[in-house]
Amino acid sequence: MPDPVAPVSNLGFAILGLLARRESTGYEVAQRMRQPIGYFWTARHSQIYPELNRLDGAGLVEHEVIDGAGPRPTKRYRITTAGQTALAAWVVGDLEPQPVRDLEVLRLWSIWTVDPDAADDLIGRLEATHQRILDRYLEELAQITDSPGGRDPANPLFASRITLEGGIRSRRTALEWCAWMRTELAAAVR
Amino acid sequence: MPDPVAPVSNLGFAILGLLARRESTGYEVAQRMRQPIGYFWTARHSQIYPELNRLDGAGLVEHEVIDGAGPRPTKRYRITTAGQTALAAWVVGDLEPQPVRDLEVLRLWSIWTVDPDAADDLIGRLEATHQRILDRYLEELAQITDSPGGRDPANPLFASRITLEGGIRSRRTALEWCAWMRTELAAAVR
DNA sequence: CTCACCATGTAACCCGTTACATGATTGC
DNA sequence: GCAATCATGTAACGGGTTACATGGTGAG
Repeated sequence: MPDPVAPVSNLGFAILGLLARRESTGYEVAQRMRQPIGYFWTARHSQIYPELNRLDGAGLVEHEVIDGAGPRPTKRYRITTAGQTALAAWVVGDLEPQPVRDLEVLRLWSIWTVDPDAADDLIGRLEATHQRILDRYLEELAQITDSPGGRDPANPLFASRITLEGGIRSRRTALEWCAWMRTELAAAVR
Repeated sequence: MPDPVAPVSNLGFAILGLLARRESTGYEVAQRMRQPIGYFWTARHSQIYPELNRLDGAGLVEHEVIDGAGPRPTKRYRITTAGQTALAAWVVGDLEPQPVRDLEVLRLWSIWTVDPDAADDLIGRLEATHQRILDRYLEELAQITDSPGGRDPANPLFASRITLEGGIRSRRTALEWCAWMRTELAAAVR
């Protein structure tokens, strides 16, 4: 029987969430995780393959060997009932507040050491990257809102929709904040 | 002479930013970094002491041994001119977009696997933690806005003020998003 | 007497990125 | 022929957390 005290990492729950939506080969899991799933999580294949093996050993996923192109056997993974239970328990489990770590803000915290022109330029570049990401989110949301499942809380599209909405709101807020910072800089230069 | 190609880590720039504001012992740096500096970066002493030694070796900080209570010599660190130059160059340097990684959103992405009551409860707990952090930010901002340096872009308080403002805006947005998610859940249950 | 604080350091471990490794098939 | 895609894995390394280690001073 599988190890009952096997601790599952956050990456493990990310993968379980992915397989709960639809079964996949390890390769497909890696493809789906290259672009942020839930718009807030990424991983590479070098992390995913070992984690899939751990989840398999813990009985949270199971696999079936299928025909494939690789030199090693191709495996199709599926979440087990135990995996679904563990995932649901984690979702509603205790939240300890995670330490925030944001490189952009760390830079801004030392922005007083550069002259206002360079500061304004930096904030302009920040704005541009936020805008690009916002545009991408808006496109993705447009595709989801068309389908009816997005209104049903038991449908994965519902969760995709609300996390995407969170991303959109936070990027919009970041853009407003950038504009505000520029006026603060300009007000002082005068 | 110091190694000219020594790469400085993000932690290194966080420490330089701290020492650019005021000189400190390693212990004091660790104290100041326990609560997020710039409201978006933390570190422990076990990371800080080795990094201070690296910065010292690279000539970006210098130290003076002073009287102190520890079993080893107590050192007071100060940023050097080279350190100030390196810090300012990093602030305005290229930004590669950092991959987002948010545990809260990763959970929400799998919220469709639990029943709406548990989902509502989870979001309620999210709201509470955001609210607590927002309250703390607002208190800190109240202390800064009183002092006049906050209006001068060359004053460290200016940078503290704008990063704090960013934190406040993002927490307020998160709270609005939580409230919105609850209405979306309620709309579907009906 | 014990606890908290000052003060600096090291070691083990986890998580993530980059790079190395293998090998078949399909399109240019 | 060469690159891209499918397909799975390992190894080296960097950053971060937790825990171990040392020892003096002052407060309760």
